[in-house]
Amino acid sequence: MGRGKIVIRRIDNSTSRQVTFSKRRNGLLKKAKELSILCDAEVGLVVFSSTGRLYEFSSTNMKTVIDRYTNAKEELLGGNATSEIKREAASLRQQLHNLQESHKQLMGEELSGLGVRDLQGLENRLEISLRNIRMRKGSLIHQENVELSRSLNVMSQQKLELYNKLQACEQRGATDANESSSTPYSFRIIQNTNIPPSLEMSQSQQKEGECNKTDAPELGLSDSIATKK
Amino acid sequence: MGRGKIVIRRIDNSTSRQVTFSKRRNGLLKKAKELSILCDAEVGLVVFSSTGRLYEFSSTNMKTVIDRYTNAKEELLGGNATSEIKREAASLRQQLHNLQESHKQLMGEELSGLGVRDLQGLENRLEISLRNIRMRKGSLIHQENVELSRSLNVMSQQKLELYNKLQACEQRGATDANESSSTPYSFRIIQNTNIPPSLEMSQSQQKEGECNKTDAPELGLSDSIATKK
DNA sequence: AGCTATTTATAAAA
DNA sequence: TTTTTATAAATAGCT
Repeated sequence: MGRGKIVIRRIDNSTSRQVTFSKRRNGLLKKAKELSILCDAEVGLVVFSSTGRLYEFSSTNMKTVIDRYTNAKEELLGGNATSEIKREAASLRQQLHNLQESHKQLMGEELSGLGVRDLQGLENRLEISLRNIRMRKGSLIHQENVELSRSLNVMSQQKLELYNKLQACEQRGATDANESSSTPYSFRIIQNTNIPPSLEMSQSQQKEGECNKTDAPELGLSDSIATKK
Repeated sequence: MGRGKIVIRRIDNSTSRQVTFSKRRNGLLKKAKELSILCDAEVGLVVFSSTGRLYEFSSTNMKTVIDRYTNAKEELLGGNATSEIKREAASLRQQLHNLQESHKQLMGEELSGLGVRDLQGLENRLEISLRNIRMRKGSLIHQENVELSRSLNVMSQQKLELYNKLQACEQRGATDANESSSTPYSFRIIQNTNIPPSLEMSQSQQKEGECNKTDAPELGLSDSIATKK
């Protein structure tokens, strides 16, 4: 229907393809609309141009049309993407439910419905679990103790050095200073602490400081003792 | 394009509406196809007749077209039914994952990453759980014992009656029967069984039978002893 | 379903 | 793009 007859094949000339697309697209949309009105039909039309632009017509609502289409189809073709994910969701719900049930039993709730054998099994599993947890806790606490002991050890060293320097300092300026030597701090506490023998003394190399220049020990827990200075 | 001009409104005459639908539907499908070929466009067309019949054309694959359409749309319109259920699935997956983690911890696995306090909490919860389970198990076992004792008690009564009847029977027909009285069955066993004092003796009323008519006791466990008769 | 007079759609050109 | 215009296609009203 034009100045000349054409064959239906891809139009090579990009410009005339574009023009034809514009004209025929409008025609198609118009005819889709006319069909839906004249014949009381539900029509959905989607067109993507070669450049990716979207044009659409739907007599009612595109979502409605698509839903009706997929419903009509999945009776014939079975699962599409939506029903696939619905199945997955159902499966997940089921798994979650089962796990929740099991979880409640492990927590000692909802025990009705279990026989003596089930309960015994549950008890055994919990006992094993408790053993593991206590073992883990024990090793954690031990490790913590090791760290603490190490810290104390380092501190003890630092204090000893400070004490020695202080004495040296006092002897040098002999006459005026004679009160600070009277308090040996909490030196005894550190001596009494039982330090595990397996400690490697990874001592941070400490630079020699002057007697009046006192670096704060860099360990976190040392605050409560060190800041008394 | 016909013998006369028409206005675009629903055709009242059902027959001509049907005819027009048939003609225009074919025209629309043809034009959709032509557009897709001529202009290298992706086209999806869905038509439901007023009677519910489905006609469709898609240049590639309807699912592809619909997916492309929904993708292009959900950037503008946000959630549709599919993305809704996808969100739900994601949430379910998350819940399931969390519960699995918690479950593993309750089972005493995967304890790394937990501090001493966490472990202590876990231990406490498991101890409570174990207490509940043991309580439940204990009451179940006790209940079972009560049932068993009751059964034994009933049986003991039945045997006593049978024994008495047997003796009466033997005394009546005194001369010829003198062997069956020599074996008092396992009477002693029942006498030794310690029966809980809290038992209500809900005795099933037993009709008097003849000495040669021996009803099988109706309790399940009595088979092994009673059938020895 | 066909037929065909007419209306529409649109190819080519501007 | 849109308009123009000649012409191909589609189709309304009949059979």
